[in-house]
Amino acid sequence: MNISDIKTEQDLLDVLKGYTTFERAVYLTTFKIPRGKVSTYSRIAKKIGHPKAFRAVANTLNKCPLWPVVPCHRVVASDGRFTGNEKGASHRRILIRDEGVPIKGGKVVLTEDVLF
DNA sequence: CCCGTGACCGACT
DNA sequence: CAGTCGGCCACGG
Repeated sequence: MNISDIKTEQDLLDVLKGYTTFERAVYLTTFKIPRGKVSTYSRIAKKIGHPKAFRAVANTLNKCPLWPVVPCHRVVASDGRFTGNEKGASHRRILIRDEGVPIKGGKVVLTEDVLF
């Protein structure tokens, strides 16, 4: 199955076979983030039942082998910053802005209505 | 099994 | 407000 054919969560799970349960949980949760919204490494960690594994979540999203099926660009730091190297960060910032998420001072304005 | 590696986080100075 | 610092943890070598 091609990555571009992934439509449902089940499709994603099939493609994710062979991955770690932790990685599957991270990608599956990220997959659910709707356009126009964002989440943070910390929030994802809580959602998958590993509230203190936010750092490991970042490592996993950094790989992001299934982009753009899995919208890894919608996950930012807890203060709204786009982390990582300048190139990737600025790229994600463009995408997020195009999706209609408010950005101020180069950071996402993290309000309840924009957080997933 | 130990160790280095981060797209981290929150507290503290 | 800008740095620093200690704690955190899955993963691969």
